[in-house]
Amino acid sequence: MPDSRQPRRVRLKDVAEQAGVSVGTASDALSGRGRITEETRRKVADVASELGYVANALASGLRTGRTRTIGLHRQSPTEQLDKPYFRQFFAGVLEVGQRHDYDVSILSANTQVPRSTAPRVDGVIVVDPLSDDLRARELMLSPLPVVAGEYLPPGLPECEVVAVDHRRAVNELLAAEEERGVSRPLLVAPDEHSGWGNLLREVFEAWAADLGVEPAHGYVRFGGWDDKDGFRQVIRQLLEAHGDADFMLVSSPYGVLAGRELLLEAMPGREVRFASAGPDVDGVLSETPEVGYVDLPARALGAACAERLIERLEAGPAPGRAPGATLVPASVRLPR
Amino acid sequence: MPDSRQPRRVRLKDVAEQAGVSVGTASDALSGRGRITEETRRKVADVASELGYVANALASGLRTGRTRTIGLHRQSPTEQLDKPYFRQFFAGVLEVGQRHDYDVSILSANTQVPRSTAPRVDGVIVVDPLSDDLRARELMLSPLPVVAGEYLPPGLPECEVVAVDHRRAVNELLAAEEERGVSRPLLVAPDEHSGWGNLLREVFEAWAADLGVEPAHGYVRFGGWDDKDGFRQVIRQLLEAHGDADFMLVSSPYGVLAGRELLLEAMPGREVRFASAGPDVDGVLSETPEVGYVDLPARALGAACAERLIERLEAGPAPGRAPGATLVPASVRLPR
DNA sequence: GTGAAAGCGCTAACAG
DNA sequence: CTGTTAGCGCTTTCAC
Repeated sequence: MPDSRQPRRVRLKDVAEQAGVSVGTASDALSGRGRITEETRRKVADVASELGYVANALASGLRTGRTRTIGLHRQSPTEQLDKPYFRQFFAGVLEVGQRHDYDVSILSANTQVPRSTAPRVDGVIVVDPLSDDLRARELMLSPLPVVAGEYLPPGLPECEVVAVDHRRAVNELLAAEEERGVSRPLLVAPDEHSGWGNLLREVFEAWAADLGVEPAHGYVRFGGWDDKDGFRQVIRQLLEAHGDADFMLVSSPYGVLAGRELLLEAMPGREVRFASAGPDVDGVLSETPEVGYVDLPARALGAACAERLIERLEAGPAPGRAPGATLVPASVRLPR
Repeated sequence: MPDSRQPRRVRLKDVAEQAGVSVGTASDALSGRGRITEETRRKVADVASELGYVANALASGLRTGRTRTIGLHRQSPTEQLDKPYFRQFFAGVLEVGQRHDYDVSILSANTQVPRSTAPRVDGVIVVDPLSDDLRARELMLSPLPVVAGEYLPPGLPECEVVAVDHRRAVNELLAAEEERGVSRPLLVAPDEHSGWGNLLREVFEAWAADLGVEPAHGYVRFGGWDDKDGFRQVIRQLLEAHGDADFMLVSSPYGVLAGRELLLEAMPGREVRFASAGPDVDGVLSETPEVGYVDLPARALGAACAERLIERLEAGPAPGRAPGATLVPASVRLPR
């Protein structure tokens, strides 16, 4: 039963017959491939548009192995849709996808059950790869081309990486703090499952070493972006352990908020400057211009990932560009 | 060239050989179809999971005409991702899709160029169908099953409809206003391109007729949800034309905001009650408990659309449920 | 109950 | 330059 819900579509064969050529020729003519007279090409094209022919993507995909769809993977995508960062990243992917005529498919991220069917995509973008995300790992081990949107944490298979230039941005922020004088800097960042967290630590420590001061740090769970209570707990410990702390870099504006509240409520009299390595998407720092932050370009990052993936897909079986992350610049709001 | 980027996947043939059966039998065994010994079924299933077999969706899709992907259409989806309503709707679709093992594909909504290839989806959800959306019309005329997420405006082809029960919700809101006394009610709602706008007018007028009062209304562009200036202009005209107005129902909280500001700034002394037929997603009415509004269940609506579409898809070529919209209840915040 | 074979619509070889 | 042919991996008759 040929499925009556999908009534007869115009097939390439129909176009070919109508145009008086063979299917092979018609195929070549429409795809601009091969060695075809301008005249026959025109003829075929005319008939095709007249009949309203659109290629059956399944059939051509079966033959070529391409689907013109890219997949997007993120843990719990449904909830992530509420987060501005993911949403903007997604918008960037969508925009580029549309420009290149690719559909974008949110991959089913069910970690329990294996997919009943392989994803019908040509390649995948993994947003914020975490080393304990099993489905991300699975995708990266699969034969599909994968582009990671953010630095890879250790333990995950290699793949192409497109990331924000955190190094430059954070250093700019730190330089501004340095001018104000820092003698005991603290860092609160995502733990080792996150490539971003690792990078922040590296940059922070290099800067501290340069400055000749002794840093200390605390960990938060990646994705606990707006988990003020979580931040508060970690920050309290850190501040109590280091009574001489005078500056703290935190991975989220909500961390800054938590820290400042803590100081006000529980440690009156102590003076600590704060800065955020993450963007102030919700505007919670809009009234504290003395706090600097990095403005992560989520949309540009998503767009860059998509560009990179599509470029790679269209490049054919070639090995692709040399490894090493593609960097997307971030802007910084300097502290007043 | 069989595309070296997609190295050899395990094929059904491999499973069949390994299990010592034919491909046909293996296919039946895995799909739970046909007349197969429990023993062979087990055998095949074991081999399949051992080899890590996942069906090639393209191939099976080519044969069956199904892809286990549903499409989502909305004008300018990229910008819509920033709107809580669309986002929540999307989340609902995604959630149900995942539960039924369907991927969700955002359809390329480029209105200029026709798709180079037919969408690889089994069916489509059209969010907020508008009569002047050409791609929506195209989809609804295509052989694909379509579910509309909200009432259809006149002029669009028929299709299944899943909508919020605005009638009940708005009546509840109006009843509450009625108790406070209304003698001259005004309505500001989307124009005739929107099925929702049409319904609002119908309900509003029926209520006014019942009450024995004379209503009046103004139009806004659908989608101008947070366009305060647009609202302000329309509301000003309406209020100036109807000096005796004492109540106004507006389609968005931002409209309420605009109206109240206008009153305060330009028409001091006039007393008009406001209510919103749309949800207060951004919380702009949180400090005016005297303003009631309808709380549209975007996520539930998205989920219901997906359920309905998938149900229809799995039901086979049958005509499906009788026409008439499926309704999703909305809750109401009554005015204080 | 199971195997063999046809064919979904298309592209890519290979002839001519 | 263009027609013919052979599959891509799967499901689905139809024999046995």
